[in-house]
Amino acid sequence: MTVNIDLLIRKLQARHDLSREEESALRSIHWIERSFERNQVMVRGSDELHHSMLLLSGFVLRSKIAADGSRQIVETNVAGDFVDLHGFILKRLEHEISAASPCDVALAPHDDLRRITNAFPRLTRVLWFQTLVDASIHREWMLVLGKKRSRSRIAQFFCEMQARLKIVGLADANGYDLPFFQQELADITGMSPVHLNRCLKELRDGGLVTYRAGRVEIHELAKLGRDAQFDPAYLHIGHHEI
Amino acid sequence: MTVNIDLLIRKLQARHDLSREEESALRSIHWIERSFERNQVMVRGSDELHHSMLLLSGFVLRSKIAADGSRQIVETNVAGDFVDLHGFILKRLEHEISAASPCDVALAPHDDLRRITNAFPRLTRVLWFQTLVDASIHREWMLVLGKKRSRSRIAQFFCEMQARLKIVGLADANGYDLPFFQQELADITGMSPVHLNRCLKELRDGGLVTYRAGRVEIHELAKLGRDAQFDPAYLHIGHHEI
DNA sequence: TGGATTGTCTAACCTAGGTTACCCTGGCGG
DNA sequence: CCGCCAGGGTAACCTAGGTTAGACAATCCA
Repeated sequence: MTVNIDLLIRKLQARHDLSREEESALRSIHWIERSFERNQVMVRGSDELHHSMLLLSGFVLRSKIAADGSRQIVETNVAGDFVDLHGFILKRLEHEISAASPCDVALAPHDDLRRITNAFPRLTRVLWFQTLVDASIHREWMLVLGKKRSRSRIAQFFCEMQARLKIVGLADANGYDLPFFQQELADITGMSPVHLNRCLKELRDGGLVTYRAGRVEIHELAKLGRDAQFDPAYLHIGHHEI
Repeated sequence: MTVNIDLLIRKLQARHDLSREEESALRSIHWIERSFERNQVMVRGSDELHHSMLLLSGFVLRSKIAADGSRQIVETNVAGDFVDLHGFILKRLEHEISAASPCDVALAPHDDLRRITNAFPRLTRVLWFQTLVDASIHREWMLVLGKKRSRSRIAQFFCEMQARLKIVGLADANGYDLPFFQQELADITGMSPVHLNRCLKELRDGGLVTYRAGRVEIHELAKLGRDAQFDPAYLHIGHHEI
């Protein structure tokens, strides 16, 4: 039985109009399916990589650890994300990837990726684009972490997740499932769990959003966006000639 | 007279062993030379791009502006950097590029880049690699901005610049020229100019590093690195099979 | 049924770093 | 030669958010 990578194809198609050949090139990859449990480390930073991981379902966290042991989560990935595609080129990450929920992934051997990037330059650029959207998200979060207030930071995270999950049909304007502990939200937004909790309360009392039992209930998406000063341009959603 | 892109070739060679064909492909680009004065905006975030910019000399800053007008500098580029190579793929940045000193650049038309990425898949991966190092630097700075203390943040910046400038022969263990205002250092490290000044004083009084008149004098590189908890792995310096 | 464990929530206290306000210095133009 | 102005430096004060400590609620065994 073959691995179902329709989610990836759909996501790429939404932006770039893949040709029939490009699509079948992606399908020709010898995808290997694997599952992980919550909290399992999927890739250690020091590992040399021979596969890249397409996330089929679940949530993964990519995090860096400072010398004093504190953790900064540098990106959260959702179903449809090609989590460590950059590992195909870099070979070694300098961060760790772990499962924030039970996850199904499809592994693409780098040999296959090398084969198709040798044969399909335009498809190569499509894949390259994916990694650059990640970089764009990183830049936005440098702004968020460097300049925004704590409450705006979580508001921003909730907005970003809403936008990204909507693309793959896992969110609507009212909310979405997000199985994160408050400790994890704190490590995403660069603050202490105590203060994160304070901010969640403020957002809840303000009638913007409620986070409870692994679910984000959005009461006022527009207000939430204003609170975060959220501008989704950095996600580069929508059609893009390549 | 042709534009001198030896700096780029040397920098890429150091990591990836370009073939003769790949090197001449890069030289076949119709490079356009341009100069900018200090503070000139080189690329606005909203511009549609048709060229990417190789920095031949000088320093450039890439920055994002928050809704309240505050600025976060998301990367500083030095001579030899292919500043907005990601613009070749993304077509539109979501940040601004400006000259932090008088700058000479060489512009690569995207048509040429498309031509050589169509013909040289391995060279494509080499260019892709460059953009992924940027992403890796972004991730490190998410950790720095999210988790590190103010003094470590500047210490980290001085360490990173030392490492990056050394590659292109613009720094040694004792220091380097860096023509930034304190306001700019503050916007890089996500702090107020006043507090930045306090931290510079601490580093100076501690005998680690002195910043004065556009010059970084490093007194104790090892101590500085320890203060920053600096680990240059994220710069991916050194040879890399691709 | 009842302890143990894990996560959420809150209060009290404290500090890193922001803000405001001001002085000092050096370079530059008139 | 003098006044102006931009940038560097400091002091005094204030606040966002960190830290510590502990209560509470739900779940999971034994």
